[in-house]
Amino acid sequence: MSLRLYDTAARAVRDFTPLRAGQASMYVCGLTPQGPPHVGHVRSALVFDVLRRWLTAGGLEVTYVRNVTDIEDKILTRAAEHGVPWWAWAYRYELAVTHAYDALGVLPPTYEPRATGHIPDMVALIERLIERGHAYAVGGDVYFDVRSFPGYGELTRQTLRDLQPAADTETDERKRDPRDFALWKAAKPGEPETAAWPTPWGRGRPGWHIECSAMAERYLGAEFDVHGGGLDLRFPHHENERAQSMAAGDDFAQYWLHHGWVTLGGEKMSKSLGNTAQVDEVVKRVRPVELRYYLVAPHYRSTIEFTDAALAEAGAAYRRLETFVRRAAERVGEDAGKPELVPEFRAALDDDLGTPAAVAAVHEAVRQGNTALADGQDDAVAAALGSVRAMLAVLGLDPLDPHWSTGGSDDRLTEVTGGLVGLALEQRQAARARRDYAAADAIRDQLTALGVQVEDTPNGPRWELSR
RNA sequence: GGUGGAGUGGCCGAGAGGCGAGGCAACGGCCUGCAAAGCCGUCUACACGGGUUCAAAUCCCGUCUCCACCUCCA
Repeated sequence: MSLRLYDTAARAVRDFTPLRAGQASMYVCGLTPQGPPHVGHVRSALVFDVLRRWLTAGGLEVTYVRNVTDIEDKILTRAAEHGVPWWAWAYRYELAVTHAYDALGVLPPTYEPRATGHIPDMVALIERLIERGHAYAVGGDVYFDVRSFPGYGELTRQTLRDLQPAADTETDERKRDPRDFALWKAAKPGEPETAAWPTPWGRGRPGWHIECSAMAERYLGAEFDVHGGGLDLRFPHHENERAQSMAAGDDFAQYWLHHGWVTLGGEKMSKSLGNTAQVDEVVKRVRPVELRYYLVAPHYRSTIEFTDAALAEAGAAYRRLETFVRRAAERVGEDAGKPELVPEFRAALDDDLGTPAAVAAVHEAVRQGNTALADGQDDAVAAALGSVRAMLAVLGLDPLDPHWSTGGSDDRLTEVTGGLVGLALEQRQAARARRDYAAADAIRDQLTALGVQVEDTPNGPRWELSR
């Protein structure tokens, strides 16, 4: 496989060569669960889900770690506002996020560690940084000394001189340099007892970036292949993570991947702007698989403007693929054909995960399949079906994947319904046979009104529930 | 102030010196009793002004507009 990925640190597309042959390791910054997830949040998970699937399809054994930062200022603030324990607040939304991911077919990572479960790892890492002269404790806080690490700013091409000072604490006068950031924050009066842990510097809680450095090292080691997240995480989060880990002696990430925004009204979707589209709301209007297509089809580094029209178009485009798969499967069987990825599809994904061209390749295969279907060439239908399903599976969009089945329906009820529709269609065929088209159309109209879509194919009528 | 990204046909959305991505919509045709689905075709675009080149959406210079990060952020 000749995968190439755009590396933020190099500002260029680079050949992807894993550190360990046959394996790949990924660390992705997951969410800080402080509210219900919106469409932008799930794009992140989706982007890396596709990368993970593609690495796996390429024969690599992927270890994929995506964290949950379940202790953080905003969680404490919002939980307090609502009179709920912070840990209950974080967990509530962690569950909501997991539910949203699952609805969109995001495969679970290899492991999903929580920050609160890794306090000793963070403390150990901070001690290492102090020993090496890259961090200092002041009155219960511990800061990273940015001037002690020459590589600071390399990831995002920032020069210390031009940076505005970090404002992660109000105690700037304690810092050696205003750009120094907190590794550990001393417990303050009024903060919940449950939000503080004992350390050599006193009770307190972690700064924002240390958890990722600690958890990445614990599960992936001192060096790993890919580190991913949203564009906004480049600075300060990833810059700081990198500084901490490298100053502590780790090689850390080999490739830094950052994905673009979902915008609404031209601006980044965000809670503070109030321009969010919550996943649970959107999924009431379109099927989750259609939302997935919408988010996966554009290139991961592009901005996507979220509009109802664009979402509807994505749904229509997906239904074209889906219709072929269903019709072909009815004709030649679900598992007919070989799961072959067409070369254009491979080349597209190898080129920095070029899903747009990959999706175009799927559409082309569907076009050929539809022609075969119309011509009654079952071998060609089977070949197209196998290929299309395999490609869609890489994108997590195979319509026949059990994940997307509506579920919860009564099998017996389904059976009876199928029989009844079949009965109606027999009546219609009989009417058509005697050229009584008024009667035939009346039956079709009644079925349509009930939500049953009827279409005549060279192999007789077929039906499905309208969407 | 520093750093980075974007402006593409009716719409979404790729591409990044020369062979018209793909989809949606519309229109025409084929198929159909009529539809539906499908197939074929039509609609030749790259913010603006200069420049380089045989050739520029793609490279260079300038201008405008928008977005993002430097504060929590996917």
